[in-house]
Amino acid sequence: MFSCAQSPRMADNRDSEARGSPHSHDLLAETDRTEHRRDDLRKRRSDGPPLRGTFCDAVRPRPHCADGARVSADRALARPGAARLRDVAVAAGVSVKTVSNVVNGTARVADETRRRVQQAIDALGYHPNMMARRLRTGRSGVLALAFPEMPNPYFAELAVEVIAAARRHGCTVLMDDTAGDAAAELRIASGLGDPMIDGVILSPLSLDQNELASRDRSVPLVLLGEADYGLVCDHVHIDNVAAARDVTRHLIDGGYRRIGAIGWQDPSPRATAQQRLLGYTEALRDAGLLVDQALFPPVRSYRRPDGAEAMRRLLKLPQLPDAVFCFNDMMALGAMRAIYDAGLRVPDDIALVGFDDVEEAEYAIPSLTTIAPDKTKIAEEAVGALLRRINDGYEEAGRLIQPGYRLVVRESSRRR
Amino acid sequence: MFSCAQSPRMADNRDSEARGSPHSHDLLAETDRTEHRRDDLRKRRSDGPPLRGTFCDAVRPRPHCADGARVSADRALARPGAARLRDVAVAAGVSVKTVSNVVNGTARVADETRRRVQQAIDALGYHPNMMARRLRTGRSGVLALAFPEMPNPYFAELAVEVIAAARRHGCTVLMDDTAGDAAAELRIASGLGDPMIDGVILSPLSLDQNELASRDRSVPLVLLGEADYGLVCDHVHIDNVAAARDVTRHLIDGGYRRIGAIGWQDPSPRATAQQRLLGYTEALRDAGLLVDQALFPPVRSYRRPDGAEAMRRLLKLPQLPDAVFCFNDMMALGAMRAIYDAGLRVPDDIALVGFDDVEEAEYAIPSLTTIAPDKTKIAEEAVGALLRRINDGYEEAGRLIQPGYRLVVRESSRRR
DNA sequence: ACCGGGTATTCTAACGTTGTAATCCGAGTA
DNA sequence: TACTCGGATTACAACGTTAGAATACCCGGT
Repeated sequence: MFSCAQSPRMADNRDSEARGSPHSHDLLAETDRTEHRRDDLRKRRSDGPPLRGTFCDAVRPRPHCADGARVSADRALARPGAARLRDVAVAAGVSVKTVSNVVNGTARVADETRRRVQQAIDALGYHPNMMARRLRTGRSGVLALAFPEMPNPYFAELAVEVIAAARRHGCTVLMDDTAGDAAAELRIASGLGDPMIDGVILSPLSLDQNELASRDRSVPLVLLGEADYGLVCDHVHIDNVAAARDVTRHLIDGGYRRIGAIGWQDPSPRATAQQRLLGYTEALRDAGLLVDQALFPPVRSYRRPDGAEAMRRLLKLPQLPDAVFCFNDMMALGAMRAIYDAGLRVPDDIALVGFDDVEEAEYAIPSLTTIAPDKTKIAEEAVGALLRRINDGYEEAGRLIQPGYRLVVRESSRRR
Repeated sequence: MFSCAQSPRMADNRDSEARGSPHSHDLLAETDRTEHRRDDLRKRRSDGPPLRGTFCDAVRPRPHCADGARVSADRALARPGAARLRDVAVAAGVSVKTVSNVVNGTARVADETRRRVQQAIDALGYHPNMMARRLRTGRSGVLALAFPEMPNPYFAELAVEVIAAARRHGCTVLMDDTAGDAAAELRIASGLGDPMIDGVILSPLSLDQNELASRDRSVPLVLLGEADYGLVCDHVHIDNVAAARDVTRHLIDGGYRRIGAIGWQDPSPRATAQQRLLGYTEALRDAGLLVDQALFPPVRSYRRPDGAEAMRRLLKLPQLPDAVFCFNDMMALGAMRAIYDAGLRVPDDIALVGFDDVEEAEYAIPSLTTIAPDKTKIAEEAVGALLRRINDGYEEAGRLIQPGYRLVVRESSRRR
C-alpha cells in the first residue's frame, strides 16, 4: 500500500507543466483542451441561466488533467456549474489563496488586488462551497437543537428565537424532536445524530444524570431548562423556584386561599416539577397556608390532556380549590377545558395560572395569567454559551445562566 | 502561477516512498516518527475516553509526510481523534477503498475481508466524516424547510411531520423562518441561505410568480400549501376549494343561514384566500344563499389578532352573522375571543369553524370544528417529491400532489 | 507452464477549501 | 552593488471521502 507505481508519471506531468510558459497562457491552453467536456457538464446539470458574462467560459479546466486523455468522467462533482475559488483566481489573475484571503479577510491584500478579485467574484457569482470549507476547517456552522416536544408552542416559540440567535452568530440550526425519549436525547447529546454539527442545544426530559455523564463529550452541549444534572455542562434556565413562588403569591394576593397545583410527578418527578412545586409550597407557607397533598395530583406529562385529567381529579375533591397553578400553559389550557366541561367558570369558580406565556395564553378564553420567561434572552444565552464552548474549547466547569422572567397578569386570575 | 518550482522535490519524496519496503512496515515506521505529535493532538482536543484498544495508537500517520520534518502543525484538522477510513484500513490490513466499500456496500467484498473490516470498524469506533463524504459526493443529506411563521402551531406540527419523514429517508432538516418576507423566501427558494442543502421545502406567503421564476433553479424545490405559481415545481397541498366547500356546507346543514367568512385579503389576495373563498361561495350558491361582501371582511395576515379584528367588524354589522368560517384555526381562535369579549357565546350566538386542525382547536373552549389536512401525508409527499427531484434530476413539469383532509366536527358548530 | 476470465482489491485523483511556509519584489541600507 | 527587510502573494499539502481504472489473484482449462 502507498507504493507509487505511477508516481513517476505524475512527476513527469507536473514537470512538463512546470517547464511550460508562464501560467496564464498555459492554463488557457489547458482550458481549450477540456472545453468540450465542460459543456457537457453544464448541459447535464444546470438548468438555470449560464453564469453572467463569458468569464467563466474560460476558467474551468480540471486540475492535474493537462493530459486530456486522463480526464475522468467522475459524475460526483459537487455543485456543478458553480464558480470555485480557482475560477475566480484565474479570472482575476491571482492565486487561489489570495481569493480566499479576500473572501475571508484572512490576510492583508493590496487594494488594487482586492478590487480585481472582488470584481471577479461578482462577475462569476462566486459563493463559497460550505462543504469544502467545513471539511477543511472542521467546523460546520451548524448547531443542533433538540426539544422533547416540538409542537408544544413553548418549544416552537423558543426554537424560533434560537434560530434567530444562531443566525445573528452566523450559524444555522438543525432541529430534532426527541419525543422525550432518553435514548434519543443521549444520541443527540453525544452529537451522534449527525457528526456534522458543531454543538448541541438540548432540552432534556428523560435523560438522567448518569446517562448524561456517559455521553461522548467531544461535542459541546448546552442544556435548556432546569435540570438536576449538576453542572457537567452549561445550563440556561430561569429561576423556577422564584417564578413559581411569584405566581403563587399573586394568587394569594388576589384573595385565593385554597390553591391547587398541577404538574407534580409522582415516581421520579423531573426537575421542573420539583422546583415549581417548591416555589409553590414556599409561597403557601410564607402566607401561612396549608400545603395539602391532595391539591397537587401527579401528572404523567405536561400536555393538555394531562392538565385536563388532573383538573378532573381536583374537581372530585370534597372541597374544591379556588385557584390552580399549572406548571405550564398547556396543562392550564387543558385544565381550563376540564373546568368548563364541569360547568364551572374561570376565574369565577376557579382561578387558573400557567407558566411559559405561549402566545395562546393571551388569546385563551379567558386569557391566561402566566409566567413569561425571557425567551429571546434564553436563546441568545444558549447560543452564546455554546459558541464560547465551541470556540474556546472545553473548560471543566459548566456555567448556570439564569435569564429573567415576568409575571403577566390576565383574566384567568382576576382578583376576587 | 501554478509554476511548480517545488514539484521535483515532491516527486523525490514520492519516489523514495515508493522505493521503500512493503507498506505495512513502512507505515509503522512512519507512525513512530509522528507519534509524539499525535499525542499532543489527542490531549489538546479530546476530553472523552481514548478510543478502545491500542489499535488506534498504531494507525495515525499523516499521509505524504514520510519526511517527518515536513509534518505540518496544521491546527485545522477536522474531528480530531476520530478514526478515519485510513485508520480502519490499516487496522484491517486492507485498502481505504475496501473499507469504503464495506461501509457503503458499494462493491462486492469477500466475506472474510468484510468481517475483518467490520471488526476494525467496531474496534476503532469508526464513524464516517459526513463533511468529507458530502464534499466528495456533492450531497449533504440536508433539506431546508422554511415556513413563514414557525410559532404558528399548524406549521410547527407540520414541521414535526416533515422532520420525521426526512428521518425516514435518512435526511436531516434545517429549519428557517421567512417571516413571510418575499426576499427571504426567494433566498430560501434559491438555496442560497446555505449552499450545503440538497433541496428546499418552502411554504411561500409573499413570493409572487415572477420572483419564483427568477430563482436559481439549481436547488430542487417543493412548495407546500396552495399557490398560484403554475407548476414550475412540485406542489403539495390539499384541495382547498373542496375543503372550504365541505366545511361551509356543514354549517348550512347545521341550520345556519347567514354565514360569514374571515380570511379574505383585499388587495392581492393570496391563493389560500382565493381558493377558500371560492369554496365558501360555491357552497352558499349551491344552497341558494346570498353571497354578501360585507360578510367577508379582508384581513392582513392569518394570525389571532387578525381574526379578532375581523370578527369585531362583523359584530358591528346591522345584521349579525349566525356562523363564521375562518380560513385558519388561529383566526378562528382570535374570532372566538372577540365574540366572547362582545358578551356573546359560541356556538349559541355565532357558530365558528376553522381550518388546519391545530391541536389547540381540540382544547379550545368551545372546541373548534375544523378541516384537518392529513399532515403526515403532506410531509411524506413533500419529502418524497423532493428526494425524487434530487435523485432523478429535474424533469420540466411540476407535479401537483393533493393529500386528503377530514372535516372534524366539534362544539363550535353545534347544530342549532 | 500458460492463458482466459471473472472476482476481489488497490491506486490515484478529485471534491473546494485553508494554514503554513516559501517566494517574490521593491525600497531602504550598508 | 549587494543585502536585508517586510509586505504581498504564491505553492503546496492536507481535511476524509468516493469513483473509476488498474491490478492482483485464483481457478479451471488448455
